[in-house]
This record gives sequence, C-alpha cells and structure tokens, in this order.
Amino acid sequence: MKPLFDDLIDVMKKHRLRISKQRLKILEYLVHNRHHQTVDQIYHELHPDLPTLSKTTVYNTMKALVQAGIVKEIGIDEHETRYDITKEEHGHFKCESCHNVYDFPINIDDGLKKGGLEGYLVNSKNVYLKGICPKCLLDIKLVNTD
Amino acid sequence: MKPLFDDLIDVMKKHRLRISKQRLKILEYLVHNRHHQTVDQIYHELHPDLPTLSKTTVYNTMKALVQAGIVKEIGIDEHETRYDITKEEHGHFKCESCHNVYDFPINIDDGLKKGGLEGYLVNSKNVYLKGICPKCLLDIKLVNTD
DNA sequence: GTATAAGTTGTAATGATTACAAGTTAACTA
DNA sequence: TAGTTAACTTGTAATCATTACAACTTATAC
Repeated sequence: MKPLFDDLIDVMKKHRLRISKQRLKILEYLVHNRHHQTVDQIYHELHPDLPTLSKTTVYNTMKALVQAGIVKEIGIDEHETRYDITKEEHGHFKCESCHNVYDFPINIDDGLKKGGLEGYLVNSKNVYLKGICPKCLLDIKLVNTD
Repeated sequence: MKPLFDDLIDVMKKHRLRISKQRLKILEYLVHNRHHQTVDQIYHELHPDLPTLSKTTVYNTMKALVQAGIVKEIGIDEHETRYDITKEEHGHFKCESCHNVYDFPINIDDGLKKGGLEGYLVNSKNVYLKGICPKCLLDIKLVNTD
C-alpha cells in the first residue's frame, strides 16, 4: 500500500502544514525513492535541483512529516537517522558491507510471547536485523574462489 | 541465564583483554545492574568509587566488551547507546515517559515470514518497542481522575 | 624483576542534529 | 487581488555523544 503523492498532500494539509516548494520536492523524492535515505543524502540529491535548499530545512521537514505520521524514523544505525514512508508493517535489514537498508516482511506480534507486555501501552514497534545481503555475499564468494 | 562474573573474566582472557581495575569495576557494575545503562550513567555511578576513571576508558571498555561478545549494544534511542549483558533472546521496550528500558520475552523468528530473508546472512536481531510502561500509565490515570 | 604491548587519561576533534534570528512566503481575509 | 501574519526557510552558531590522539601507566609474559 504505497501512499500516493496527492493523498500525502492532503495529510499535510490536515495537519496544518504549509505546502512549500521545498516540502513538495522532498515529499516527491521520498515517494519515488523508497530506500530509507538519510537527511544528508536527501539534501545532496535535491540540492542541484533546488540550489537554495538548506540542510536545516530538510531536518525541519522530516520532523514535520514524522509528527504528521507521514514518515517514520528508522534508527537501525546509531550514527544516522533514516526515514520510511511505507505504511505496511515490515522489518529493516542493514547490510554491514554495502550499508544499504532493505525491507522484509514480518509480523511482530507473532513473536511476542504471551504476557510479556501485559499492562504496557505500545506506540511503536521496530525490528532491526544486521548482516550481509545476498549481493555482497556473492561478491565475497567470488573474491574467495580466486 | 545470567552470566557469572568469573565466567566473564575467562571470556575476557580468551579474547586477550587485560584485566585492569577499571575493567573489573565496570564489568562488576554491569553484572549487578542490568538496566541497560548508558556510558554516561556508568561513568557517573563508578566515578565516586574510582575517582581517576575517565569517560574515555568507559567507552574503550564497552567497545572491547562488545567485540569480545560479552555485551551487546542497544540502539533503541538515537541519542544514546545502551548495553546489554544478558544472553537470552529478548526485546527492549523504552518508556517514553520515564525513559527506562525494560526487557520482554520474544521469539523473533516466529514473526519472520517465510522467504522474506532468503539469501541474507543475519548476524544480529533487535526488536525495539516504545510506549508507556505500566507504572507511568498508572501515574497518568491518577492525575486525570482528580 | 624487566620489557613491552596494551590500557588509561585528558584534551581536542568530529559529525549529526538543534537553536536561533533575520528574511521570505503560503494562505487566509476583506 | 492586495494585505496581513504566522509559518517556513536559511545560514551560522551551539550542543552533545562519540572518537582520535599522545603521553603516561601497568598487566602480563619471559
């Protein structure tokens, strides 16, 4: 269920967020590039197109989108915050070789043991795995069989 | 399965880590206070007892313990790294009100859907939930029923 | 007991993120 | 459609956890 651009604009309006040129470009970029980019990556990708763009604006916009529930923060790596604009529940896998983040299907509730969270109010759930992705595993094998 | 102090010393020796006064105190503290403290907390708790202790030493020691497999990093919150010295699989819940981190039982593999991670080599798994803990929920209710 | 590699320490550097203040603009109203 | 104003944008400076570094100290092996 990939949210459409126009739907997201409506969500922004409902949250009384203004639709600026900068925010439109950032939102458009997020919708078309679902690879969990960092603020730095978003900034550098959009800068050629929008030369006055400031990194502070990207930070501000991402914070506003998070508060509006349009994107979710991904904290799989200590040193960088990434973002997720997809709605379905899924986990995140970070490859320790190429550093890309991949989605994978998951049902977190299936893993929760009964009674473990009795009385807790749960607002957000994240599953983070790390390891080596298939592409990098192949590269490693190719190097080793020289 | 709580690892015993002496077992951990052996693990350190196997990894060719020296047993300094500082490392002993830190390890002892971690074994007896399993609340996923940050470096800053560990430093401030041990400082009265070990006045020459440097925060850099705590950072260095935690890194060494992670590499030796004795503790695991917990990245549930962007702005702080916490540590875990318990071996059994479990998830982490961070209360957004009191900021404490609680463990809860989980079996991550039960939630993984078949085929979702075909071909991936998984090295580590983390489940992070956020919300309000029972104690804080009670406090909130008490305030609201005035 | 000595040698030396490893550990400790304080200070400086790094890097992501936030604070702030001045200028700009989206959106509402008349 | 113009005027008003709160919200947004921007660049710079501040913050804060973590790391780098270099001099000093010590655990461990011989």
